[in-house]
Amino acid sequence: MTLLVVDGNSIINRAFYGIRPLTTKSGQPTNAIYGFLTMLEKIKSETNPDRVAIAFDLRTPTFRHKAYDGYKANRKGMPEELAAQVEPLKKLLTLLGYKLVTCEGYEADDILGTLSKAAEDSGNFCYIATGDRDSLQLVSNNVTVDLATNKANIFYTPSKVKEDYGVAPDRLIDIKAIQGDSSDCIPGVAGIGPKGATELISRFNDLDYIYENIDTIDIKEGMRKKLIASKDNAYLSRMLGEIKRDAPVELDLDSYKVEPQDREEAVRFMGSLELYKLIDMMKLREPLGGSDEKPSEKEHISVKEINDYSEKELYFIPEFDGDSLSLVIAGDKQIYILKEKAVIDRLLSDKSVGKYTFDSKPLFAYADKNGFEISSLKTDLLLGAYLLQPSGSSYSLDKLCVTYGIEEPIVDNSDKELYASVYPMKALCEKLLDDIEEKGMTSLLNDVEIPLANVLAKMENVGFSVDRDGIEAYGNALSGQIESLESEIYDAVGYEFNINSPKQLGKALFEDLGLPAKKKTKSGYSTNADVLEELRYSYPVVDMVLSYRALAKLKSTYCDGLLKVIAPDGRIHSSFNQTETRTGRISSTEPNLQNIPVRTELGREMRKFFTAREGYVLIDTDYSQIELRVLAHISGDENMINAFKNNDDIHAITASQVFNVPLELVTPQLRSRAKAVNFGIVYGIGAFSLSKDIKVSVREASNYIKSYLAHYSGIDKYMKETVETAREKGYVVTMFGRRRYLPELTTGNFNTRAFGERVARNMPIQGTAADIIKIAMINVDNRMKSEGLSARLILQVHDELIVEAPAYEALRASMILQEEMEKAVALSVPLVAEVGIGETWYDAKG
DNA sequence: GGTTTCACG
DNA sequence: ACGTACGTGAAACCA
Repeated sequence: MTLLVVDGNSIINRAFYGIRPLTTKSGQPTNAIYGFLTMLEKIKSETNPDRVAIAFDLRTPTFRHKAYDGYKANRKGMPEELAAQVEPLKKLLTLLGYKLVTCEGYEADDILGTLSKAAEDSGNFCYIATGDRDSLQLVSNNVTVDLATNKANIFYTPSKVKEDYGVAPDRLIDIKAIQGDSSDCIPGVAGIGPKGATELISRFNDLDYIYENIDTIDIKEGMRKKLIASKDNAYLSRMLGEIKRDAPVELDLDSYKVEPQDREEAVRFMGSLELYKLIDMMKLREPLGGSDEKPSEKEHISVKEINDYSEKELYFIPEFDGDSLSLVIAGDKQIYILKEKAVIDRLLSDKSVGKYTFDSKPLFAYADKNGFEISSLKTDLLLGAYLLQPSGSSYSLDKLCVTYGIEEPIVDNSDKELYASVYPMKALCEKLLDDIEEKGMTSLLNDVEIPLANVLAKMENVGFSVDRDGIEAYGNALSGQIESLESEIYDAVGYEFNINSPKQLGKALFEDLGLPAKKKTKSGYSTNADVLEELRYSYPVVDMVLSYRALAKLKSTYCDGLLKVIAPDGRIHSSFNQTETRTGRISSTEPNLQNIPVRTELGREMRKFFTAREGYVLIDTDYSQIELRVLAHISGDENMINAFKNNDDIHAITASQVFNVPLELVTPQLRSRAKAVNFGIVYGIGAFSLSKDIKVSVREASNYIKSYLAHYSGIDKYMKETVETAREKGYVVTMFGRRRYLPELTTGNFNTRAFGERVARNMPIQGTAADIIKIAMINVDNRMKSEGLSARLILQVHDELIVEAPAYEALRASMILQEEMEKAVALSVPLVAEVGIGETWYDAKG
């Protein structure tokens, strides 16, 4: 028989500090729970125990409570975020059938000692899972400690202990008696550390022998004096360090059998903690194996292929195999598979058939490629799930079923797990749409996100034409310059190294060349542009490195990167992700076309290779100051509203007000500082960062902010109210009701909370701007179609839209684009869009 | 897989 | 006393 004893307190600590913070949307921290269970699963798979005991200290001190036990008085308590996870974890472990062991007057350590002894005494085998090296003293031929470290788990057997510590396991307490342990308040012998202690014990074996022969043993006089002086402490330390093995806990190992799990309740509870990944990992949703389990009460359904479908409501997901599409349909007591293309196309375009799906964009793309439109798409659960939880990492029907407590059936004749979660789609739609309605996001879903999915699908299909030869030639030119910079840098440093390695570069610059290092990162010197910029004029080599970096970035990310993704049609088809950002923006991947260089002339050249096809032009329209205009509107600040109404230069006006100079005396420098303040305000600003950005003292920056908020008192008021409301409700909203939850605001960590507050100030602004351009995109797309133009939207870059149009449509298309962008919504300030037309992106912009 | 850096709005 | 502006994605290095 094999017993596994888990040191609950130690493992939950490891889990807490080893896993990045996670919380539910309501702010309950869960990282330690998640980490604990994944570690437990791993340990179980490595040790294969048939009895499991999980030991906990009886009390869990937090920072707020006074430490509870004399000799551990200065041991730090648990942070609140961890303490809040202990009870939920215990409950979950109980639901999973584990026996928890605590004992008045004894610590978890002592329970490990006691149970391992019980196993040993009855001739059984015991594993101890802990992160605490103190337990190594318990190791014997029948007791192995599975030590969880930051890297791997180490199994300590007697020979492994000997190898690492040079003594047998039961001698470790004697070493500790001399060495002490400040974190446990064990004094040890003053002046002797780990090295001395280990040497003494490996030579003389134990503390008693040393003190019995203290006058005669062959050691240095200094050491003899120290030992004599601390004799009492040494014995006290041995007593404190020795783990007790006589705690009054249940010693009958049979009582540590793992009980049957209450899976349903465990899944529900884990669902409420939003630990969906764990539910899958622990296979809690799969049918139970073994004959002694009670038969599942889940519904059984089967999968059937059909050739036609006549209902008027279609709950389904699309399955793509290359270009061919089949539908997986939730039917009555059945899952249907429909593969007939003609039938599918007819159903999708039939206005009288209401369609409910999960992830509509590929469906819209399919319809676009096949020359028809999807009609009556009633909902998209993916987009709904995103609106309800924009901070989620991924979305699936499976998770939605857990969220809404919907039972998935057992699917008999299929190997696809997915089908089980398609089956309850109708119930899911009802619950999710109610939820959306209750939260005021129905219009956002139906009138913005779903129609936008169609627009994005078409943009992906059209793609952006590029000049492959141009990119290649540009890349070759860069290569030449990169090579010569490389050798100049090697000459300056004195040897060859990998300039792309921050580690090697840091060593070269700050150690071997002795340049003054400014910042540090976790792993060494920071070599980022901020740091190097300050050194570039004093040290030519730094200037070369900066140039090298700029060129290397252009070559690898943009030249090589883009060449890899040019499709056979000579165009680049980026993917636009609609459920990625926490603010409501869309993102672009494979490749990212939203970060093509523009700020430096060299980088901007890249845009000359983004072209319109033969006979076409590009129309590039971008919103002027959309975020500040949104801020003016939602804050209602009269001063800023008037500035925009007068069509003033907002940064100059701001400069004049903040720096208290007449408008005509605002210098370019003052204007640029005011611009930075305007940006900073939108981001949630801090004096320190502003001062760094515009290179003034922190005091000065702080004065600018004060003056700004005094002149734009409406903004000041709005910012304060937004944070306050966010704290009360737990989320912030955009003008159109899009939400972002902010569990950060309720945490005890200062930095985390400060971050939450900045986000609370920023998200309604960034998010409203995102909503606005989404509306504009839908309207532009509709207008192009209704007016019979061939012009097509091909790209969105947050405040900028790009249309490819036949040259003869250029004027009309650009009018439509500008008009739809400017009138997408009516604010208390005008929205202004600026238009450019050209044959390349470079020419069309500005 | 995490870290660092840097491209964009 | 603390660390320092919001939102993204890709490439390269390194353990």
